[in-house]
Amino acid sequence: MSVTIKDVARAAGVSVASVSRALNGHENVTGETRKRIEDAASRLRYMPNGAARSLITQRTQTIGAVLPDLHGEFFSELIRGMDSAARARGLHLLVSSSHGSASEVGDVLRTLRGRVDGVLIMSPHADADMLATNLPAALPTVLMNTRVPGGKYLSLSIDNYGGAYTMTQHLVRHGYRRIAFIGGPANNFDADERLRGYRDALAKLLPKQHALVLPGDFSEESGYRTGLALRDLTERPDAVFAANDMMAIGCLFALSELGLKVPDDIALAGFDDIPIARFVSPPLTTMRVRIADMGSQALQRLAEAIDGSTQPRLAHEIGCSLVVRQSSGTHAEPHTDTS
Amino acid sequence: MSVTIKDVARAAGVSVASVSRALNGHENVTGETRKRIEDAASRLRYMPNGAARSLITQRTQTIGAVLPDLHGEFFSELIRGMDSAARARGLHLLVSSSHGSASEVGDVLRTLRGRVDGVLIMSPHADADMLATNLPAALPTVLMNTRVPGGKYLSLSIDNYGGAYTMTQHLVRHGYRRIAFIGGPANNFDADERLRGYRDALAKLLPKQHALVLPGDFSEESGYRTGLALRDLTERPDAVFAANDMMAIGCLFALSELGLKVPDDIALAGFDDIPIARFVSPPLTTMRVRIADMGSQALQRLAEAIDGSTQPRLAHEIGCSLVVRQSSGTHAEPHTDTS
DNA sequence: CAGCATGATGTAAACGTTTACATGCGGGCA
DNA sequence: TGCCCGCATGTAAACGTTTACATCATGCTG
Repeated sequence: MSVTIKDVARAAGVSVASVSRALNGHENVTGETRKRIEDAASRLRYMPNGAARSLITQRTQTIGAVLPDLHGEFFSELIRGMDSAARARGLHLLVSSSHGSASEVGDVLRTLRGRVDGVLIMSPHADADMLATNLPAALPTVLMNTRVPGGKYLSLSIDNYGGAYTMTQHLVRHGYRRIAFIGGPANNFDADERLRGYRDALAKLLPKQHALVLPGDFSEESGYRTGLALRDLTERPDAVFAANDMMAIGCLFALSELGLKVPDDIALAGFDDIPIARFVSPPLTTMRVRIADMGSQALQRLAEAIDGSTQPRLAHEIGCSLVVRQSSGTHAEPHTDTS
Repeated sequence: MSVTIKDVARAAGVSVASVSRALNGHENVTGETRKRIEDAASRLRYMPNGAARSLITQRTQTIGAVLPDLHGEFFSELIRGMDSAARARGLHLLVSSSHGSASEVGDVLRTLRGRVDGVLIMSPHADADMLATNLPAALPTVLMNTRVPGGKYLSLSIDNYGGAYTMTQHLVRHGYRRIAFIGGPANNFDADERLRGYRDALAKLLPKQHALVLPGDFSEESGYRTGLALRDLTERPDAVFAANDMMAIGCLFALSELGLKVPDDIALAGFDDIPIARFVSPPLTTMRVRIADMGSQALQRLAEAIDGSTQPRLAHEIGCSLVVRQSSGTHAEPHTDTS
């Protein structure tokens, strides 16, 4: 077994209590003793056992992150944001991803009991019931991009609504009138909010035009199919706003197969600003979402909730910024931040 | 405080020992008692406290993953692979990323003491000294894409050498003769191995040609600069093999600015098969690396080392597959796997 | 019917910390 | 000089488990 606090105490010729006090920076220990203890500790390469400490302090210094089946940049950025905020506070990050159903999330939540001081949850499948039954009563929780009615939990979301509103407004301002929207999967929080932003902007800015919502599921494939289907519409839209970049890119390929020029024949916009967006041709106009910010802010709010230091606002949103590229045919203008 | 084993014992009218035995599936408990205990446990929503259990069993059921500052798909896939393998074995994953120096890695390694049963380390900065001083003596460890001489640690790498060899071979077979290589950052394991593969293949297959290694650091920007610099070469290469896709893409943009057609004037190949690779024009020929595989295999080997079940081979490599697209001007052929 | 083996259950120690409380020492004040 | 106060240090309990060992009942054997 490795070196424990007792070994250090013996080496320094003091009691374990003094070692604990000295190493945790308590005041009531003389400089001389403290030094002897610190010397002994570093000589023996002593590191306190986390489990033992957690057991008595009821703190694990660990945050659990329960995430859905995420890919690419989104996932990376999210973890990067959470990790940097965690490290800044001396917290560890326990990651559990790829959850496809509410019951899987529930399982994980239960196994987290006693291992974490709080959890960050992102899940399209989360619902109030599942959380109530599987979340240890007093465990601080922050929901990310996850809608659970009842206002019981702290939450943090991308400003999907504002972003979609801004994008629609941008297209309207540049003269587009028949703006179609390619939606996301059913019951998806992001997708629903983006659709709502599109609808509201349209209703407000072009009350005469009715919304044109085309089917999609966030996949490139679905964007492609929908793009091809544009051929058969009697009145073709002059702009297409896809609920995410992958669909916009799929749509772009479809349009080029149909011989339609973007943006001359039809403008195109996406949402997310994935790295590929600037590499397609023409480069894609889109909304940039600061995912790492969401991760780090979520962690920060969770940490505050754990400390009980401040009573943070229940819900908060992370702004997006409009990134204008050539696919929308609108001349360059500075990025616009929402929220 | 939440419900403990004592509460369950009281509710079921038995001792804590019986509860522990029943819930851990030991044999010596009658069906009747077991049932009573299980009922009480689920009625009270009892979940054992991980810290307490770890303290006594000396097992945390947790794996630490110490990673460098990673981005995009690579990072996502790696974690995905580790996470799925971990979950399959009932293990948790403690992630700590974005380490920029050996001392940072050392710090993290020390704070992991008593929190994990083993660690997965990927770090360009890792060296034998740092590991020796910061790694608790008997902590099972698997190194990923990290070269530490001495053969003390289990390790797992992408077959960078084989992949680069294969790619070079592919270009040679299709008639290219002056094949330049854009290198990666200094002291980078992946970059060095890829360079070595390129050199060896060239020496073997085209002994008359000498290698032409151009500077790069894995960034798109550096690929772009190097691409522009091709203009000034007296004898222009007929193919460029970049040590990663981002540089290949940067180079592609530079070439198009120079008015050079890919692949007609000059062929281009990359390494990694990042998602963008198929979206640039022309789509990029590259080596696909199965990163998720590396993550899950690393975790699996670590788990075996922890169990002591098998004595796994010290080093192992994950193969790559050649993905031929239009940028190399070579007609389509089936994917070729290395290793 | 007595004694013993077997197997279920209980008791208590142990894991490595932190911390409330006890102890004892030195110095300041009367 | 004697007392008390404050402060450094030590002692031991507590955290929630697992598990070696003790105990006890039961049924079988001789």
